[in-house]
Amino acid sequence: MDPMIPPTDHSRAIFQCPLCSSVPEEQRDDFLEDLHYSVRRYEQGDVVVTQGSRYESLYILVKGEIVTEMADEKGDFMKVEQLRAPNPMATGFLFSSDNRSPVSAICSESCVLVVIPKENVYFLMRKYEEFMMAFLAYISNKVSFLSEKLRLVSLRTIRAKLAYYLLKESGGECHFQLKIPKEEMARLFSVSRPALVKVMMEMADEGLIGVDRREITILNRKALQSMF
Amino acid sequence: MDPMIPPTDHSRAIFQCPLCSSVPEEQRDDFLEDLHYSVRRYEQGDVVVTQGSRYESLYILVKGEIVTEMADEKGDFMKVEQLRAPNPMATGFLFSSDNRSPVSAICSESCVLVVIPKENVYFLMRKYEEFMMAFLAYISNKVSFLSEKLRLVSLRTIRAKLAYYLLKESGGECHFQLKIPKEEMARLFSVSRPALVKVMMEMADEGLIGVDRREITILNRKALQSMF
DNA sequence: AAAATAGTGTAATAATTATGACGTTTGCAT
DNA sequence: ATGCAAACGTCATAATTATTACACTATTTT
Repeated sequence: MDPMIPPTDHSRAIFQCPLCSSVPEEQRDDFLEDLHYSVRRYEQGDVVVTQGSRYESLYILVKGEIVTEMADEKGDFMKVEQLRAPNPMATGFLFSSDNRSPVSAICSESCVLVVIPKENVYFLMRKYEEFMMAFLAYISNKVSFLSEKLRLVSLRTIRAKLAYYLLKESGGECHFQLKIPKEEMARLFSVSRPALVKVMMEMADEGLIGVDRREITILNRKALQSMF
Repeated sequence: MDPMIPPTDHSRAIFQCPLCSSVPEEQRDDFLEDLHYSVRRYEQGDVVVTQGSRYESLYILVKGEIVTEMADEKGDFMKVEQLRAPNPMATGFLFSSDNRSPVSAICSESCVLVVIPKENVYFLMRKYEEFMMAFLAYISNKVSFLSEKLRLVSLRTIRAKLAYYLLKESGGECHFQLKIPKEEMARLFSVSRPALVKVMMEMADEGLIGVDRREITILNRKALQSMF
């Protein structure tokens, strides 16, 4: 449908993604010469990666949006994650020992992906230090993020989760705004919204926090800290 | 106390750790020459890394055992992880944007650590491809592990967690052994042991599974699959 | 201005889970 | 064989949370 797009269009586009944006301007021409890649186009609903298949390449989403879903075998899907261009896909799994994808990736609109073979990624990392460092930082950040979230979800009671979350969101301030609605908070905690609100109001009654919709005031930091 | 230990003793020891074991025999001498490191000894109870401080080096535990703990500010500690030699420490955080340690690391016996500055790690990774690949695999595996665990913990009911876990552990077989005691399973799920056992026995009563201590038989795979 | 909508707080009831205790079995060390 | 410790299965009770409603506000749409 678009037979004559010059390749540079999309190869240049990869420098907008967090992984490659680190490559200095003056090295980018060399980088592109060393880069082995193919460009793939998908339409809405197309499946980019199937659950259980192996990743042998780095996928960089340069245009469009992709959602990753986990199928339970009775035909229902659970949405896992949403990904907008420009961003790399599933970097966490490319290099893991069992590099089968635990999710399916499906385009929610028309997408363009740049696909780079694993071997070429190794090569690029060794030659371009900034690329390697960005890659490491990217994966490491994912580890941090997951660890954080895991700690939150692992806390046993809603009280503990809430105390932990509020202290974290407060950033040391005693007054701040919640960034997400209660509904979403409840999902983040893996609990029901009414239960979450109830606990929140209990804590307000006890004088630990002040609550007015999204406005939160930390009234007793120590007590919150002793809660998890 | 041990003033004359030849340096090779501990630098050689690092090749036992999963990160460095990948370096081929014939490159190890070169590798050691390129390696900049210091050796640190700690006694039981010594704090190797303090919560909140920054990681600027790779720590490889070559002897002893370390536990990582999270302090809540009322003085209680929560054990996060246990680490035995030979193993690298907290590789996930070394390269992350905010590389402050979320935990404290404390020796539970006398320990020896090899400490390698971040810059030197970058250098080694670029020069020794196998080292880089091992490092990437190591972090990636951590991502996989955390993702898995997060999915497990995020399931709302014990039934769902148990169904998910059993199907995963079964590896497709209909008869298998649990690798860990129920106590540990309960901790993994973030639930109490009696509650876990109760649900397990309910599922047995319903004819979904067979349970005899650690011996598990999957009797109705479909029903389990429809549970999460 | 009226109506839809998203976000919020509340309550009663049912279901799930934690707690703390108890007796039993198993494997291991003596 | 004996004793011990770990792991197991069970139970009653208390606490926590889910579910399913309903009412209220602010914002946006019509």
